[in-house]
Amino acid sequence: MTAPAARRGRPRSEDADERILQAAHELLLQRGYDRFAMDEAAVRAGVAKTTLYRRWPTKDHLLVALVAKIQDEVPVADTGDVRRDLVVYLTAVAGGLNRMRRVGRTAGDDPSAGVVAELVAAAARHPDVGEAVRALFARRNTLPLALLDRARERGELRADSSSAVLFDQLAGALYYRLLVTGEPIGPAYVAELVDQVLAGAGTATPNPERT
Amino acid sequence: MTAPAARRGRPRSEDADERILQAAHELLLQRGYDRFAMDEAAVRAGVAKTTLYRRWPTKDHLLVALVAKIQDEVPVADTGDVRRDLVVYLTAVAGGLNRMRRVGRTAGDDPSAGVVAELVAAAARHPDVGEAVRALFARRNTLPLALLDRARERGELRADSSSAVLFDQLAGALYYRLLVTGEPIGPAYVAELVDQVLAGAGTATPNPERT
DNA sequence: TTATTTACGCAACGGCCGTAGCGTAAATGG
DNA sequence: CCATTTACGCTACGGCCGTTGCGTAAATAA
Repeated sequence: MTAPAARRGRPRSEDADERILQAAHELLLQRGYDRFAMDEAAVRAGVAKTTLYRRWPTKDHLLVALVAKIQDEVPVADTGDVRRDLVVYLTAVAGGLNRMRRVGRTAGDDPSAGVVAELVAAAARHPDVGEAVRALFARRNTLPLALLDRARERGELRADSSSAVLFDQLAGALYYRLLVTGEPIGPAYVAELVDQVLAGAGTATPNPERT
Repeated sequence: MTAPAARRGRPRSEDADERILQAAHELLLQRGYDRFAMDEAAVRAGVAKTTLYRRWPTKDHLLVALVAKIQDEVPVADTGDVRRDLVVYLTAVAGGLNRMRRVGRTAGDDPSAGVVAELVAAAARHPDVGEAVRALFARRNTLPLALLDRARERGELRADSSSAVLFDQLAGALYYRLLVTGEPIGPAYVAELVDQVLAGAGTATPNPERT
């Protein structure tokens, strides 16, 4: 698949690739997204700035590629109890998101703060970065979506419910709080969210034949 | 409340205030958030750039203040039927959000694209901008939240359900699609979302006494 | 070996953000 | 009227992004 291809001229230095991404990783953790400086990343990697721009056309492209590479897998349990599995999964996600926030009530900022928000903005700025971000999340959401499908096959979810919409309700609520309202996302909230999503908010008898 | 106060030195020019915001408004619509240039806004307003920075410490502050001022009210119907009212409200919201997207499949960009994403990023960059953005959305969400509360009083929603969580599910799903996954938000989606939120996804009998 | 192709490092640049210094304008207080 | 205070316009600057041009290095093709 990965054809070595043996192209014509001088090959890209894989050594430089690694050193750049390594330096960028450290710099992102230390400075955060917005104070990340391409010049400094180049200096730390021991490379000319133009070498960075030969690989990624903008800072946004570099950082999205970096995040896509270093994103940690969110574990998905599958105990056969949807409610339990969802709480475990969403708690893990919330933990990761909370770590991304600006915690520093004191002077100390969390340098990884705002990464998600900046990724979202970068996605809106450049169409191809948007593609990359969507692919990043699609990959990330594959397992939890499969979890929902299995639960439906087991009969734990209404047959006429949509896993995609269901996931939007759950993940959407978390990201809405993270990005927009800034309200806290604790274990109690996660439990309440899952309960309410599964049970529904309406009092009308669930109609098995929705139009 | 608004004390004229008659302070000591030369007063701020209200004329400049208006001209700046007017020019900034036009420039934002023409260029979009990221290509909005403070220098150009100053020139268009017929004002020195330093005059802008005396009023707002950064471009983010200016643009958040501008959006807070020009945001259009989302109408909230109240027909006595929650499902219907929610569909109407969320359809209006979705319409506004869709207008914010990058529509240009051709070369033409929607210049108002990405405004929400940039606001979210700006909120993550500056704590005080974060406050302003949260206030903006709190104000915007007041009416729909009241709508949910009234529906609960009418008995259309489970007494033990939380309006805040419910609203997170609805608005969160929309913003998640807008900002993260980029999936389309059409009338069919809105209807499906509202149905699923009201009816719930689980097959277990709704437990009136959730812990 | 030599020509060609592509990558690298280096230096300079224009654009935009945000800041600083300074002379001038417009208000209030004595 | 005069001193004080604050706003304004102007200029210049440093920092960062992204680009350009050019000489040099490392690969392949003939």
